[in-house]
Amino acid sequence: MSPQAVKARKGEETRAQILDAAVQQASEAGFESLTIGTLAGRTGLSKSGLFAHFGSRTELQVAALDEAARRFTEAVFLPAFKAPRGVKRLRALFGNWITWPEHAHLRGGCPIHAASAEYDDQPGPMRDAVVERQRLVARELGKAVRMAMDNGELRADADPRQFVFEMLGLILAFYHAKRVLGDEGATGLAFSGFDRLVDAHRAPAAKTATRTAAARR
Amino acid sequence: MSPQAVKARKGEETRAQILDAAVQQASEAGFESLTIGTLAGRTGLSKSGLFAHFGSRTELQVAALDEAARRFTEAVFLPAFKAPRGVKRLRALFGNWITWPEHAHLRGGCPIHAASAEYDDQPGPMRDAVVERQRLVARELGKAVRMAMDNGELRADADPRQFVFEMLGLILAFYHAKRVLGDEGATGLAFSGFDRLVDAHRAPAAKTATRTAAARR
DNA sequence: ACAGAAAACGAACGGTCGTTCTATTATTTC
DNA sequence: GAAATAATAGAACGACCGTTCGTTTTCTGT
Repeated sequence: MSPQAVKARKGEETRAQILDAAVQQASEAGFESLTIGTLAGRTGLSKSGLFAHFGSRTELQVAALDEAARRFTEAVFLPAFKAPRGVKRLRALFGNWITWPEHAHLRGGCPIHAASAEYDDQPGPMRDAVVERQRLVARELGKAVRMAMDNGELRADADPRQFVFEMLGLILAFYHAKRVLGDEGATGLAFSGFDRLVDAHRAPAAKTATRTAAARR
Repeated sequence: MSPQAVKARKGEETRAQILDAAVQQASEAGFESLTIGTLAGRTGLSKSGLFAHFGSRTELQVAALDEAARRFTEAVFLPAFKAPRGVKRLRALFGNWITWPEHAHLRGGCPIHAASAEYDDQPGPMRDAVVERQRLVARELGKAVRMAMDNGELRADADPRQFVFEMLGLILAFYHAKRVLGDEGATGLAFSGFDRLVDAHRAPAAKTATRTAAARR
């Protein structure tokens, strides 16, 4: 019937709908707020009908986190790989990162950030999944920084971990300023910080080639 | 009887004990984990006995947040006021800030940080209390930055909001690196970032009058 | 079209939740 | 030390929690 013939079984389709609602909910109120009952009501399923898709509530939470991480990669990292290696790509990552929640229509902010705060001290499958994801992200970000060093755009003796640390700090500060303090100027503050961060790690370069610095807007 | 004669009524004493347990618990598992039952068990009280100290669960949560904020001020800001105005005081604030949870024996990390993530998108008394607190802290931090500018230690044309934004970012990055990634070098990374932040905003000592930026390093 | 499989439902379970009420202790006040 | 008051306990409530189980509906492959 359908042209592509790749017809997902019905179950997978509703499972996707459930996870969509779950990610939305987790974004707004955290992964601990994911209960079988409310999620069933939100998707129009019965409690037991929804439950059957996941063996337990915890598995549902982990599945929702996986789905959120998948979307994060799709919205932040994949598009950035189209930018050329180096500072350009780092800037693309930074920009995508601070805008992806609204781009993904997640009113409640970055769900991965929420999960980090929720499970940073509670052992279990959720914490394990969160830590693994964050480690992976930090590693990938480190690679992108190293590329900029190999490029010659950043100093060869720079510390990638320091760069990653501060870049993540700017992102966290952005979320905080925007969502908690309601600061509308957060985007500008974030990019100013990023520019200064790049500048501090930039290779001397004899001020010729790429000398963009603060002039951006 | 007692020399000071300031004898607290019994109720206030147990109320303090309850809040102590509550702050501890909130540090480990968030303010949403504060339930009447578990907290009653933890303090050896009956559910109704504990409940009587607060009119509702929400009031208990708010009281716990207030207590956490009180301890934060006591551990971070008050000691820093003993340092001389300027960069020294800013550094004291920074150092106190990243160590206060363990100094206050809060294994689960900064409870205010936890509350920010929990309620950043959930309207209600808790969110209001969190936002008010964070605004206050940002304002106080801004004052400390301005003092360093008046001092001449930081450039007169520096943007205090930018400094505060990035300093908070470093603190958030520290918590994240330490608690989520388990990075033992987080303290060093944090202080390196702070040094660079101060450096970027430092007044050009002697040298020429006012050099705008970039060429340092 | 029909059989077999997959998906969803509905009712029920034991627990815990916040909250209310009444009764019983402890503590303060005179 | 007695009277007044504050502090705590105990039992019960309705609501929701995650989960199980048997049934019924819907889909899928032939």
